[in-house]
Amino acid sequence: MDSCSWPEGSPSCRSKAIKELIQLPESSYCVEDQALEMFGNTLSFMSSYSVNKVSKIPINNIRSSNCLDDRKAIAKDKMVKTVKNSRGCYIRKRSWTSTKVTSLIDDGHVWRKYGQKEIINAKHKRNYYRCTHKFDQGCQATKQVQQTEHEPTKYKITYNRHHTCNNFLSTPQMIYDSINLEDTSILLSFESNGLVDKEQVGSHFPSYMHDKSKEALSFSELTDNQPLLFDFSLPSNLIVSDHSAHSLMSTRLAHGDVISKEVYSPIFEMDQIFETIDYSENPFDLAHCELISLNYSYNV
DNA sequence: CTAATTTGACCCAC
DNA sequence: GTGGGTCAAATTAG
Repeated sequence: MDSCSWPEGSPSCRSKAIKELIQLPESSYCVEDQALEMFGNTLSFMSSYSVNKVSKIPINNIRSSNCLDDRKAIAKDKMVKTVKNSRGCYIRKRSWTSTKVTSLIDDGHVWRKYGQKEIINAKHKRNYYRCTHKFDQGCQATKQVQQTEHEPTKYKITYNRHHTCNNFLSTPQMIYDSINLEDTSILLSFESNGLVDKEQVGSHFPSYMHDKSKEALSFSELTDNQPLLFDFSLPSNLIVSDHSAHSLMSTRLAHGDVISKEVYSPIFEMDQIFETIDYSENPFDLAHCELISLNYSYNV
C-alpha cells in the first residue's frame, strides 16, 4: 500500500541505515554510546543520500517578489535540477517522496492549503498543501491529498521533501507503545522539551542487564497518523536532555559524519527503513519487547 | 486585523 | 500542446 522512492544510489545507504538500526549492542561499548552512534550513523547515511541537496529554492526571496520577471526568475531558480538519462532524455530528479493511503489526514504537522486541481481520470480533486512554516522556518515540505476512488473514506497522501521546521505539534514527547512500566526501557528524547525526569521513571526500570531480551533494539509502528517510533532498551542510568543529546551526538559524529540540516526530522526516511525490515529474521524476540517508545524526531 | 482557503493563471516537464 | 504543481490576489473565517 505504501510506497516510497529512495533517491538514486540509495540502496546501499538504505541497507547501511537498516544494518545500523538493527545492530545489537556489543558488550565492549557502553549502551548509550551505542545508541547514539547508531543514531548518528543512521542519520548520517540518510543525510548522505538526501537529494534535498539539489534543491535550490531561495526561501527568502519567494514572498518578497511581485513582478512577473521576478517570479519567472524565482521559478527558474526553483526548478528541480534535471539530469539526463542514458538515452539523453531529461529526467526529473525529485527530492524525497513518500506515498501512503490512509483514512487519517492529520499527520501532526500544520499544513496550509495552496492549491486544488482537477486530475484527469480521477474522480476527486487533488489538494495541495505546504508546511505552514514555509516562510518563517523555510520548511519545504509539501503534501498532496487525494480521495481514493474505490474507498471514499481513504486518501492517498503524497509527501514531498522533509520537514525542516521545528513544529511537530501533535506528536507527544513520550509515547508509550505498550505501557508496561515494569519494563527496563528508558526514554530518550531529542525534542527541545523532551527532557526525561529520572525521578519519574527511574523506579520503573529494574536492572537492564538482568533481562537479556531487553538488550535488543526493537521497532514498532504506530498508527497511520503518527510518526514511526522506535524503541531502545537502555540502562536506567541513561537520561539524556536535548542539550546533552546534541553534544553527545556531535561527539559521536566528530569523526566526519555530519548531521545535515536536511535531516531535521527524518521521520519518513525512518518509516521507509522500517518497512524494509523483515522482522522475522531479526535476531531478537519482539514478543518480549514491550518497550517504551523513543521518539527519534531529531531537530537541530 | 490576521490567517487560512479558494481559484484562476502561470510555469514547465513531458 | 497538455497535465500537473505552484503562485498570489481575492475571498472567507476566526
